[in-house]
Amino acid sequence: MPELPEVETIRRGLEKRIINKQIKKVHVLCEKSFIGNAKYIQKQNIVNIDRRGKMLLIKLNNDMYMMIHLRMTGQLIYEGSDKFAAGHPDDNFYTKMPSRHTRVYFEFSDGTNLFFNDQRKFGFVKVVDELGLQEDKFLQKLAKEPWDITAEEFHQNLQRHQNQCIKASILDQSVIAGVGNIYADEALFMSKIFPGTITKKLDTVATKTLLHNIQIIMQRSIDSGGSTMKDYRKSDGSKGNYLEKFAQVFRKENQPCPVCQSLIQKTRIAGRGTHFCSHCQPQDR
DNA sequence: CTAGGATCCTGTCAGC
DNA sequence: TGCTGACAGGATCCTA
Repeated sequence: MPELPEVETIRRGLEKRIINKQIKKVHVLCEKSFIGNAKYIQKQNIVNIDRRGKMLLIKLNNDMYMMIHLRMTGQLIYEGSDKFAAGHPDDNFYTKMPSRHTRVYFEFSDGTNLFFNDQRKFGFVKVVDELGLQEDKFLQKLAKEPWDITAEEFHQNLQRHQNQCIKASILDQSVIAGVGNIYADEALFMSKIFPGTITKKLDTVATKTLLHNIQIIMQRSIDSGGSTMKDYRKSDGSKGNYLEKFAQVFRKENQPCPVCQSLIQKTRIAGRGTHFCSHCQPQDR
């Protein structure tokens, strides 16, 4: 999915466009994608939009909340006076809404619409009250944001998984919030740590560097609008994936490492496709 | 308790 | 062309 920077990009984009708008009607096209009762949010106004890790939290004026998680292929597209699309990048960014991947959409009283699309149906929109939000299992386990956690806390959290490889550990949302497959590979590359390194082998200096690089990479991505900007075009004008430009190693297998020119390798670690430079991120540490 | 693998679901792509 | 298996920017459940 969309990782923390993409969800933050969505949060900022929606904050500018749908605050104070009234939800006239909720259209549920796929039951699995909508949890809770739509009647609690219909006729309500959007008060604010928050984010915890990769979870979007939309508050309504009756103190109900919509929790939105995009998982692997979720995206949100707003069509109003302009079009704002972010999340999983695919042709939906350019096609007519609702599309075959639209699972839920919100019709606002001013005639504009917000579409929740999700090819694989892993994501969801969930309606909860204050208590439901407090008791949510995911949010309860979720660690602090990359900018709020201290190097000591991060190192301590990592020690709960000392025999697991470091890549699996930083993907664990109870260790640090918001890291996903792209930023895990990118941060480990930047930190010169082999993704398969057993977590307990990393000393406090190494984990401090890793945290610092996670912060840098995510901030850089947020500053440029997430890695999934709708309007990104290559210099020749063709549709381009921002990721191609942003990433140093992610999906760059068999291309030269930007630091040492060795070819980037792709393998499978922690059940996920993993990209690294065998020269810059040596296995034996 | 942890670690690793299967699983949810749809679509695309490489290789026969 | 048609089939098959692998894989995908995530998280949970199950097993040992």
